[in-house]
Amino acid sequence: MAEASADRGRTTRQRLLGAAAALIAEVGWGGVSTRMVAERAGVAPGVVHYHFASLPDLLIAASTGVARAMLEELTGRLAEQPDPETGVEWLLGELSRYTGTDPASLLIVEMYLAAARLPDLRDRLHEIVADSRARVAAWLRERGHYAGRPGDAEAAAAVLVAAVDGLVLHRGLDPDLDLTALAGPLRAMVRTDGHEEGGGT
Amino acid sequence: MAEASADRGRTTRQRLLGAAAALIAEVGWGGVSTRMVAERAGVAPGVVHYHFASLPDLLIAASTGVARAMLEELTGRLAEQPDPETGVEWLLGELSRYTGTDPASLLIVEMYLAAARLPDLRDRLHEIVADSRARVAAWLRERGHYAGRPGDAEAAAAVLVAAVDGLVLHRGLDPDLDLTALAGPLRAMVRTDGHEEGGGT
DNA sequence: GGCCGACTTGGACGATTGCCCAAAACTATA
DNA sequence: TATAGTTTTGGGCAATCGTCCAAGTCGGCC
Repeated sequence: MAEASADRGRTTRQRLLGAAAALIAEVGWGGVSTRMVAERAGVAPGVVHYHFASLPDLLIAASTGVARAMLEELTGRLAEQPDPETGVEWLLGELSRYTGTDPASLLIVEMYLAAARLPDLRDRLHEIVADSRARVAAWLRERGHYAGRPGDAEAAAAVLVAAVDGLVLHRGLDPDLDLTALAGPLRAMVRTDGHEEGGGT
Repeated sequence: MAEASADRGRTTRQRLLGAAAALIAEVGWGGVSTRMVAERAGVAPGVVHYHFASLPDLLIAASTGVARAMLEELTGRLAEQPDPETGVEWLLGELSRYTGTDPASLLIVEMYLAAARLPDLRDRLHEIVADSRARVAAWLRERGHYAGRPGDAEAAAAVLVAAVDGLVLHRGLDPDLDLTALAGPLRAMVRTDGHEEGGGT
């Protein structure tokens, strides 16, 4: 069989995915053209539509791949933290590496935006976000003391993940925003003593 | 003078701004074309470049106008809340009106995204966000009991505003996300008793 | 009535777009 | 070497884009 041909095709596909992810961050989701991707990947313009049905198809595959890897690494290392309060502190430090204008941040933001208009992408991104929310909630339940009110762990995880995305967003507007200075309120949020009764729904 | 002509021009300009804001939400920042705006506003295609130097110029003016009005109304009514904890609860209720896929939400998200690539827009949006952050912080200082640690009020405001944006973002992915269920953690964050010492920097 | 400035019209320009396809190139098998 | 299967090439297509501009309309002022 043409095994070597298939191999060659697979690496080309990977190069296209990599080039697409980089370009989404550089020029924006709507600014990426098939010719750009092909040139960046070092292949002929037509090759894009051989490996992918359409340009949105390529962009969705490229962005979700990167996003899933990023979020899994972040939540994985967060789950290693001994308790919620130091975990939050660690998270802010980790987040400080993203200026809001670096490729990784931009790719994520672009994806959120495009998801509003591409049902396919929306579903995939929703799955990724729900995944990390569940991981964070599980970690909070395990390392915190939410035994009595598991719903609070879910809620705290939802707010935490949303705050992370929001902070990355705001960091893009204001690179001088000092994330580590925000530890106080976040620690207060995940602290397990001093919860009032009957708070939730 | 041609006073009536100037009046006619002003209303045309307003119609263009309104049409542009609506279209940004409908088809996305990058999806808006001058011809679309002109048609929606009921004028000839060329009129856009008579009233605005370029298409980005028009989009920036349209989006910042709407965003400033929205945020000023929201923070203004938040500042009327008697204390932080009920204020947070009220805020979540208010936020529930935004599904994440409604025009207002989409416009905001589109703006954040475009801001990453348009320095002009980025500066204006930064100003708007910094404004609302300052308003929230002032309200927290006034109605909460942050007298001893004013930095915590700023930090809580920053996290709160970021969480709001993040939640709107996440709501676009998951319309079933129940915002009112998240009151617990947010109340814990803005509560003024039980702060540990030396938390911050 | 004639003049003048502000505003509006609708088409033209060159550039770029996503997608397509016939032909060429390459590799493993017969 | 011939064949079959896969991948790559590079140009072509119709459509859309932002921007511009010469001509036209409109209202108040002399």
